[in-house]
Amino acid sequence: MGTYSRKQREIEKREELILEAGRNMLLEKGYLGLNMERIAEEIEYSKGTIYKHFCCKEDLVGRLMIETLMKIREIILKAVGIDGTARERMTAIGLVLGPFMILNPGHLRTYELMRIGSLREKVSPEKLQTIHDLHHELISIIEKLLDEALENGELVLSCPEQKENIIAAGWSIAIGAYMVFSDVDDRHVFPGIDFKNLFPDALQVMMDGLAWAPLSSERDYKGIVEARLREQGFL
Amino acid sequence: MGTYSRKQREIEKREELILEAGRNMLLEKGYLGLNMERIAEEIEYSKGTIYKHFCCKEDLVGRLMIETLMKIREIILKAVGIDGTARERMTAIGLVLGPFMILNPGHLRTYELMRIGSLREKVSPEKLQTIHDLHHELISIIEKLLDEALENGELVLSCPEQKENIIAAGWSIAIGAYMVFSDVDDRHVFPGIDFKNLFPDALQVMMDGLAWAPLSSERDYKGIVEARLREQGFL
DNA sequence: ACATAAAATGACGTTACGTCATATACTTCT
DNA sequence: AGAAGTATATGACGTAACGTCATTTTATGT
Repeated sequence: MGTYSRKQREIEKREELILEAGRNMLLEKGYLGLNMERIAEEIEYSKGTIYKHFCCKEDLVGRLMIETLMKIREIILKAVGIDGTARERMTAIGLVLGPFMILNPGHLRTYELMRIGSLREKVSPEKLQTIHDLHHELISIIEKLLDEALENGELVLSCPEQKENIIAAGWSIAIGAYMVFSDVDDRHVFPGIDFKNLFPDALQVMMDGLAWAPLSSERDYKGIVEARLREQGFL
Repeated sequence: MGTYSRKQREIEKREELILEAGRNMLLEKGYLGLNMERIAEEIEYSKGTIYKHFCCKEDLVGRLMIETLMKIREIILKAVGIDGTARERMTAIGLVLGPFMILNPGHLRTYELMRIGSLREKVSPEKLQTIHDLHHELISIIEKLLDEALENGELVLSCPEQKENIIAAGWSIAIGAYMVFSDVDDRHVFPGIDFKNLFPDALQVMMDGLAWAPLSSERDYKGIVEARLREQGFL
């Protein structure tokens, strides 16, 4: 029993080694430069051993995507957990995601890559399920926040079906902002932009457009929430 | 001279054959299923001949991306060309892009794929330049529309630098909406959504959020512009 | 008709994936 | 402790696809 769990721990540790090597290689050399043989050399195990952990190259990246999603869930839950109105907490989500994406280009790359259908198809079914569940969970966090805003009248919708549209729109903005952020060409096309604020600012505009009260003209959301996040040690 | 141009035309026609085969293969089997040998078989030429046209697999996809961008430019220019206020014409862009993306899943896939840095790196320098120029051109179309709105007072900015931010935000929404649209998982997460309207609707919300007058509450932009597009034969 | 230039071909070298028979290490039982 | 049995690790191998280039084929000009 003692020895068994020692072995078990060794295997888990090795998986972490593989993931770390894969993460770095993916960040440095991109998808085409990610090489299973080289990972094996780097961690000083054999190729066969890596395939005991991951069924294929894409499965490894799939696992990295799961880590990304779990990390995002973690920081979003923190942001949503601060004191404040629903709109303030939505603002907090924008404000924590910006620095996260900038400080973790690897996560961004992984996520971007795994959106490609033909790559994701090769990920093992269990991992695909996990990815799906995590996506669902993230969406439901946002949904709860919207429900809260609807209940206390911060936000009023013309029809109930609009809710799903709003969530999808917000999701699109987040995806789009970080896709644009991670694209060399796009960064060239917008030379003067502070990408850290792209998503948070677009989010404010969207909430104003929905007449989510009070409007940003009446309340300095970014200033207030940033201060609060700092105060509560989240930034 | 006459015979030379006949040959020349034959070569161009072959390039179109390669692109068509590539397009179909990419749509059906994804990036991993795109196979240079099989393209050769399909068009009944040899592999070497294909490599006279494209330096590598990614270069071929790069060319497809250029087609996508040119097509998008074409329909955006048409939309911008209708009669109406700046906001109405911005609305038109949203309304023509929706059906375009739905009717052309191949374009969507190609674009999505070519956002991956490690793939785009392999595209030939001239094609990369073309892609860059086309991106710039698309952005400048939007910029002109914004300038117009600013000149005639439809839209008022707190500071001039905000303009670039607005364009980047709009661009992000477009990218994001179509990324979400093309993702199997995302479509599962939002079961009840009409993806055709995701971008147009988000765009309206954004313009309302910027107080781009008159607001959508005062004017049925989608209805008006859709009618006008139909009237002028663009839909 | 012949010489010369241009274009097409597919066999070949190379790389990297993923597998599996074999070798090694670890566990258990006597 | 040592043997038998089980679990784990290895890297040589089969395969697939990329991209090249010497050779062959086709076209052009005199």
